[in-house]
Amino acid sequence: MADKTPNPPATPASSDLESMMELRRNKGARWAESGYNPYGNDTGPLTRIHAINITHDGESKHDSAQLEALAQEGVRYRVAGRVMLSREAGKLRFINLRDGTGEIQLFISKRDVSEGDWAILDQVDVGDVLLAEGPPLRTKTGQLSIGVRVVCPLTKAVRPIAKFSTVEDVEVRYRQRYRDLIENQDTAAVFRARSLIVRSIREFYDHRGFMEVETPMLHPIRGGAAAKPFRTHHNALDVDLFLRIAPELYLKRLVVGGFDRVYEIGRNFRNEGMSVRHNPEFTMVESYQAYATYEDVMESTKELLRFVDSKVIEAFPQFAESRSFTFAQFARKRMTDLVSEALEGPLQIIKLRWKLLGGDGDWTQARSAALSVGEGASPDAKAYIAKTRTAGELLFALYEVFAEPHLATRYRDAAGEKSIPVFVVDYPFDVSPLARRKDARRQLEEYGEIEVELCDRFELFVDGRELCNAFSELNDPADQAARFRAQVENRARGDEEAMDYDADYIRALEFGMPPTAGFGLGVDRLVMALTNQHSIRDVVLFPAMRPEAE
RNA sequence: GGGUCGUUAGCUCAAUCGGUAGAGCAGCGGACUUUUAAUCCGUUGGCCCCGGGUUCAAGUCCCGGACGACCCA
Repeated sequence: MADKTPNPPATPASSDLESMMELRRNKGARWAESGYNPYGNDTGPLTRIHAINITHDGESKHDSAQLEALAQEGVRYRVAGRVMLSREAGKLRFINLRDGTGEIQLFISKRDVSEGDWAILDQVDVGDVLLAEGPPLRTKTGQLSIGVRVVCPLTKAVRPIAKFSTVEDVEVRYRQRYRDLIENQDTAAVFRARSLIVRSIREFYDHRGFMEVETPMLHPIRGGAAAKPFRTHHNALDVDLFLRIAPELYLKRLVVGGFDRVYEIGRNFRNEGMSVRHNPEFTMVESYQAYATYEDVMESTKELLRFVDSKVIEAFPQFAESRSFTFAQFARKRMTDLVSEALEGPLQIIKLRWKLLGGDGDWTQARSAALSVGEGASPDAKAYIAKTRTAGELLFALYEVFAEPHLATRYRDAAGEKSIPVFVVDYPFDVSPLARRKDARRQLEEYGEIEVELCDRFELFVDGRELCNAFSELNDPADQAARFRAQVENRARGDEEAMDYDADYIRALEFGMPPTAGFGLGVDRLVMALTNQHSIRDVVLFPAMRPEAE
């Protein structure tokens, strides 16, 4: 009886993690003893599994004559991948093998393989990586399989993976993404879609004559956005540097240099709070097009989003389901109108104040009027409004507090089922230090007499989330220099997000930057929207986490 | 930063009023030449996140801490 046992357990039976790992190490050692390297390489040329599945896709499941003919001709597939499932039926073994492209069944009969190859199967665990070779065949039920003639281990997986259940603990999924990707194919699909999204963005710009460039991530000064930076130090130069918060100012230098359609896809770093919408490092695409305005960019933004979305839906139709927004139509709203609508009548009072008091006036009364209507505003929101110092800042604060949170519920498609993206246009100049001032005559025509100076800028909100920011660029060096000085003053007053004075950028503008429209898009947020993920951590492969406790 | 919730076997989760910590799956041994999360027989496995306290007795109650999630800012 004891002699009959071909493979006594390598250790006493137990299934705590340490014992399971020890057992698996011993299985690997047994392979080594019989001449199979548990960490071998040298697979030789392989066929990707997806290609095999495609090749035999159209064949009848119940007539295997074609496959037998192929096998007769000597067609052999050699595949390598991870064991996802293994079933035994006497002298037969069925293994589901997965590579980076797909999954296929290995059909292994004791009759078809060498004694040595058959023996190693006793030490195969789910998670191991195998190499197998043989002709295609269909099983009795029509399942496409590889009729294995040669099989050999490639990599022993010492840690067990969950076979049928999947890791749900989000902390494990974020920290051990490798495991999440093995066990959760839904997770893998999100990141495959992300890759496709980035590729599609490139395709879009490449086909429109844009040139992809890479500008520095190590910046000597802060600029291009309102954000707190990370600091670092270059030893050889002995200079302190910032990780970039935006590539904007470098890209516009390139427009000055004659690269009049450029874009960059890359990481930016902001040393701020983390949330479902914020990761300290995130990916943006920024593009700059000379001889275009923000109106042109608004049109191309629609085209870009529809193009990328169509690519995603084509490859991953599952992401079209349960979408809460649509790209079928877009709304366009002026910021002043959004505030008017949100606050209704009383805004007229505020407008009057602006008109009467002038740019350097005392805004107390305007603010009071606004605060008295904003019953629902939180104390912090009220403090934010009360802190504003100019008409433009006040308008922007009112917009952020009273209008922006309701964009997704207020702007819907005809059936009222899905939210539609909203272009919020014409931001106050005060909160847009790099954007072009709206031409005075045009503002007068469009807005009448108001004290807020507007600029040619829009932001796009998709399902209530800020996705894009774009404007006609400020290219007047004297005006830009004044804006930088104002930023420096803001910093002196304690605004940690203010920019530094960028003298070299002013010098660049002094050489003349053609009229240019700039555009920025948060790639992570786009991926969230297109793949229906609610947290940025679900679209970033390795989201920032506190170091793991010992 | 504030509030709420969570952490139990490899995975997913139970555990009543404070009274010996359980199930399914996985794993391990055995049978089986067409399985599809195969089936059948047998079976192992626990730092109950960490530290302190209350108690005859703590997974459970109290205090502190770690990590995470969500909401708010």
